[in-house]
Amino acid sequence: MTEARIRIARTRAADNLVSIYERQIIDGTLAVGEPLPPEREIMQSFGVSRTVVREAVQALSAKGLVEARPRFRPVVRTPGYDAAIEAVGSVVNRLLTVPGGVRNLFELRIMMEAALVRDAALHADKNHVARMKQALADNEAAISDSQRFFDTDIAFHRVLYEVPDNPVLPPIHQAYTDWLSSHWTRMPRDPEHDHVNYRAHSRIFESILFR
Amino acid sequence: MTEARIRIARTRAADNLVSIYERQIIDGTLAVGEPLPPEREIMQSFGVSRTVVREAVQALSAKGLVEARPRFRPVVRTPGYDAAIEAVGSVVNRLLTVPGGVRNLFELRIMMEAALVRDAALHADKNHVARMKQALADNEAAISDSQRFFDTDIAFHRVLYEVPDNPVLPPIHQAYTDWLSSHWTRMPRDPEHDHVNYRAHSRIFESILFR
DNA sequence: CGTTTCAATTTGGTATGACAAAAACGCAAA
DNA sequence: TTTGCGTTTTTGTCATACCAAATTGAAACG
Repeated sequence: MTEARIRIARTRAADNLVSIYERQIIDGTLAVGEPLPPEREIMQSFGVSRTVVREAVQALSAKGLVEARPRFRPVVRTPGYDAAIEAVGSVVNRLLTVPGGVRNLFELRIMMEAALVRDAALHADKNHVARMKQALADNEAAISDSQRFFDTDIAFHRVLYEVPDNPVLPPIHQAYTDWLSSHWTRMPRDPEHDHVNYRAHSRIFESILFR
Repeated sequence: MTEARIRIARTRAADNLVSIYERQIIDGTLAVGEPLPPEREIMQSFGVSRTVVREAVQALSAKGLVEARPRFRPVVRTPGYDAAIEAVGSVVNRLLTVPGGVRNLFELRIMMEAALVRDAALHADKNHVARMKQALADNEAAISDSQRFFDTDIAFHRVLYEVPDNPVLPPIHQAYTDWLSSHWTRMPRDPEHDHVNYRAHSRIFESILFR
């Protein structure tokens, strides 16, 4: 970010292929779910070596535009915000291992969800309120069932992220749960704790309903 | 994401190299800023072909562990939150081109900054207030100087992201400005507009100061 | 003695060809 | 139609070679 503008990236052959296939995927020439052409076919149609083709495919994979399982043909994938989240997965997971890493991300989440609650209090419509009510009921019914409580807990929060009708938010919620869930396991997991959480959810719902 | 090891990814040779160098970078065997060994050296010390070495280096680069400029040796890099932001850059930039993409991200930013203002109102200390005051003064002085107003505008907002003392936030601010700046140019750029923005900043500062 | 210049050497980027193993495919049998 | 098997593709990896750019080190210069 800081230096960055100095990079006079001289022609990297693979980048051409990457940008070409980027365009083809975006404008739909390559349908989602379809595999890319075989490597040898690509190298003939573009007049490059297989080395370059493989490099380009790997780059597309890293960008989340195609999904490349080990021995299979790369498959074109929907470029959504979830793909972006996945692209940072490895970096974030590493950062979560450093001291305070989990806390930092958790605090960010708390701050954001507080903002979401305020937004919901102002803009939530009947439909959202109904779904939140349902999610809350499910959550209450799941108290003392550890796994179900966990799931309904997530579901309740998800509704919060859907209220502003901004397609960026649900993937963020997904990312939070993915990244933090493996670190939640060391939290107390008893019915008492479930009760506390449920009451917190309940208060959130009420404050949205009456404000 | 730890995307389900259900797929028994049959040994991909490059993955070994990647994990080995990952460890070496994390535990400091490879110091930050130092270049990786030459490709031919790596292939000899691990007994693999150069193809595999290059693939591994590209993977490390995609993970943000090394920075690989075209004709230069890959340089070991500190894996920070900014690396994560950079990893998603291309995907996000593509998403910003779809209808409403810029608006979605902009709304997210507004929501988050509103939350930051509330947080600052509660927790900002003398130091933060002083820096914010300074940034505000700079901003005022830059009115009608298009470029400088733009810069001081960003600087003012940056202080907001630094108040909670959460290392995740500044990179997010950086990401917002990187991603959205190219789309701001079509906004009105006259002194009148600067005045409006400055007054908004001023009100933000006051609400933090007196609440 | 420090600086600049320039040629030789390294090193990364790409091309080519080859081969084993796994996947995709087609065809025959149940 | 489904199942099973053999053939053909296709990917993963290796080895080698060549070019151009970067690095290095020595020579020339002030």
